[in-house]
Amino acid sequence: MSIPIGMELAHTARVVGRAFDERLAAAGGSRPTWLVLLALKQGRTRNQRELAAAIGIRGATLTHHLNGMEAEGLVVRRRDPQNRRVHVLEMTEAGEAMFQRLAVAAREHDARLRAGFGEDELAQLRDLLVRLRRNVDDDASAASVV
Amino acid sequence: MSIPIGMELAHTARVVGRAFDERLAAAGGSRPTWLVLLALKQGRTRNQRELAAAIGIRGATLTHHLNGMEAEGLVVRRRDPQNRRVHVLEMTEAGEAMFQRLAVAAREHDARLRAGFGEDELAQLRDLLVRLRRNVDDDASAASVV
DNA sequence: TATTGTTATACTCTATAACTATA
DNA sequence: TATAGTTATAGAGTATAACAATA
Repeated sequence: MSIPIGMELAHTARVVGRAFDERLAAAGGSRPTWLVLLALKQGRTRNQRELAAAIGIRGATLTHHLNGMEAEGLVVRRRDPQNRRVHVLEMTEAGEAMFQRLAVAAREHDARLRAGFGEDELAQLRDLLVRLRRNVDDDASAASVV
Repeated sequence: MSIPIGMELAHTARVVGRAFDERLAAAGGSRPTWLVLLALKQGRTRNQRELAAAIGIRGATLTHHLNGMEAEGLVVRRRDPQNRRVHVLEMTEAGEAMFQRLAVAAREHDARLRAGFGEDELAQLRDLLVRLRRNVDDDASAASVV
């Protein structure tokens, strides 16, 4: 019997994810920082609740990360005058700069990852991964930055 | 531009990994516990240093997990009379029972994951994952339980 | 001196529960 | 009452550095 596909997947994601984390760290960031900035840049979420869902974490966890990011000067939180319960998130100039650095790191990481892969193989890999996801999560179609 | 393959991989591994963790937790275990028991069962590592490397964690991290597993009565540590620096790990009966429960959970998880996949597709997926790994880690051929 | 493993400590990510403020 | 977000707290997994025991 060969290694279960779940272990193969987990092992690959671990190795690849660590390499990515190292790149992000070298650029001064981290995975959560990158995901938050990317989601903000895409502008498809209108409050923290939606943002947390897009990243796949809880609201309180997002608050935790935003505290750090605000302390670093990457984002600012303002109250929405229309609904003062809502925090409108804005990227600062430093946040923009960080986003650009992390985007470079992400592109380089992905280029390294794709080495030797044809477009057809990438498309097939994507398809297989989506199907794995659907097999364990019927809500896999939910909005997500990833 | 489509979603980077690295993010696609990370997202899939996260969703699939959480589903697996839930199964292991329902069976009374966890990912580290499962990986340690599996590695012991395979018997391809002869000391903790090799065991930690096979699982992909540091020695001190393994010690941390073994402390918990020994407290749970799943394993015992004995000194090797041949080389008293080495701890020989043995699975207890409770450890064997836990291994069997987790193995069932792992098999069920994998069956769910493979639904709708042909053998050819699984083989191709494995091949693509191995290639991704090799692209970021030239030492990917190192001994590993995963 | 080198190796095996442990201890002490801390960091990151995540979570739940209780809370504040707004609606 | 319901919603948006925060605070307080905790737990899991991981790591590094310093250490003890042994070779």
